[in-house]
Amino acid sequence: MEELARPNINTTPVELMPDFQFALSVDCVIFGYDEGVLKVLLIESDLPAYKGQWSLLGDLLRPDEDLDEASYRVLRERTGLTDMFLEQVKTFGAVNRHPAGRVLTTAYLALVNVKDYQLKKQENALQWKPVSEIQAMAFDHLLILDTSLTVLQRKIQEEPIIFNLLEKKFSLRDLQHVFEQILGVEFDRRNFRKKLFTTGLLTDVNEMEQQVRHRPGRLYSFNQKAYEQIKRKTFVGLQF
Amino acid sequence: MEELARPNINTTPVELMPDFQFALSVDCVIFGYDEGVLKVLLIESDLPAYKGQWSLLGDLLRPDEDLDEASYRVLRERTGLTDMFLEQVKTFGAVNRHPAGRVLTTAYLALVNVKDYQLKKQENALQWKPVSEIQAMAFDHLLILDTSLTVLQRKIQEEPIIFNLLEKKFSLRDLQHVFEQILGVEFDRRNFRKKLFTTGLLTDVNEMEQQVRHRPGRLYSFNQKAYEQIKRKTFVGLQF
DNA sequence: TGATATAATGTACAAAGTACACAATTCAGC
DNA sequence: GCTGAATTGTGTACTTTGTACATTATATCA
Repeated sequence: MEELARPNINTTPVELMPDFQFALSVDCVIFGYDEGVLKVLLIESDLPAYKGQWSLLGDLLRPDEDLDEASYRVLRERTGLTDMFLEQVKTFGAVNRHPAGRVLTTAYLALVNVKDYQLKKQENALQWKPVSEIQAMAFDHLLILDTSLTVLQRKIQEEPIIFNLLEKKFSLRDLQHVFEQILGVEFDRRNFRKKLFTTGLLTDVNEMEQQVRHRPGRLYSFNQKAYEQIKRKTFVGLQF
Repeated sequence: MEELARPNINTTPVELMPDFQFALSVDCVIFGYDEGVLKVLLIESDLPAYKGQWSLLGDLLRPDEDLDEASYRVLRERTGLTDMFLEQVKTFGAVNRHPAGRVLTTAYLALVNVKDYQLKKQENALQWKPVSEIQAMAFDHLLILDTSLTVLQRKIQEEPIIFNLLEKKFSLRDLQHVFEQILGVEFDRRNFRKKLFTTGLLTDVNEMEQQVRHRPGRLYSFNQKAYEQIKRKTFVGLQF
């Protein structure tokens, strides 16, 4: 693809390029599962207009940066994590959503293991907040959070991404609790086990839970290879 | 929300507002079902770099326009339609995706009834192209089309949006054929009927097909009210 | 009137989902 | 070392849903 000549965007007065007036940002909705509760990683807003309110972790898109790269950079810079589940959710483009001008933002959904994160944590301004307790946020971030949560609820039922919230080795009780916490429903324990075993996605790692005050459960890991094979047979069925 | 003072974007040299250098566009992936084939509404590109190639219908976002409004405007201006299914799909933000500079685009998925459209058609540069025949497009529009088709395939299995592609009254054969065309599979006719009837979403309008060269089938319409009631009971189940 | 095309319908079987109860294991406290 | 508390691990009967499949009926066309 041949690139056409274009004005130098660093010196041209804006009226000569009236279409290039927008700012773009990415905002990461970083979900984690901690002590039985679904949480999201937030930071206190640094803008005067939203002093003291919580906001998502985001940054402005740089002129020579792909959108996906920007979200990855935010995750890396703020949490130190480099290998997490990260996926675009939606772009929010209401005219007055940002006090500093016309800034659109693309929301990204990230799933991280809170234990991994805690090892590398550096910033103190960040906090894991239980999703269920969040009533207000800066900007339109509450809308973004709600939208992302809905997307998360749908996606964990369609793809085995929920394992990104757990440690490599986990018990079936943990797994069931994450599902229940995110979906807001309860499953029958026996049927849940049956269902998960028949997917063939769990590998028994031949270890047991440690330091629990009851009979310890077996630990399992997610079998990525098995999933790669299964997912080729695209599922078709109507369910509305 | 109080709006803060900000520089006048029409006269300020760009180096004073380095973050506001992006252009945004919307591109509509307008699907229609015509004569048994899934088609998409395209236009010949007017950019020299893509002379003679087909592109999606899109336009630049205006400074005082919500993102969703822009997609709606494009649909209205180009097709005359004002009441169609329209939903954001994804934002494409590769650095070099547009030859004129840093232009990001948000893709929207639209479903229209081709018969409705033909009545109001004005532009001759537009064409309905069978999706299966499209090999190349201008910009990154082939990627956008592929992505939107995948989203469409998922969504028609989860929500009864497929009716937007049909006329108000339709036969079960038509309905089945649209599903098969979009999903690339074949259903057993008897089981398909059984499944659709048990959803309770079809209303028998007590009319028959006209001018077919075989025994005419009954016509049905989509029962929106029934769906409103059903969808409150949010479906929960794991299917990966 | 016969050929062609498709509508309309039902049954037997398989697979998946649901409801539900009891014995076993570990720890904590006495 | 016994008891209670908490949770694991397992199986069966029943219901619901999905699948495979064949025959008769109705309309048009030649």
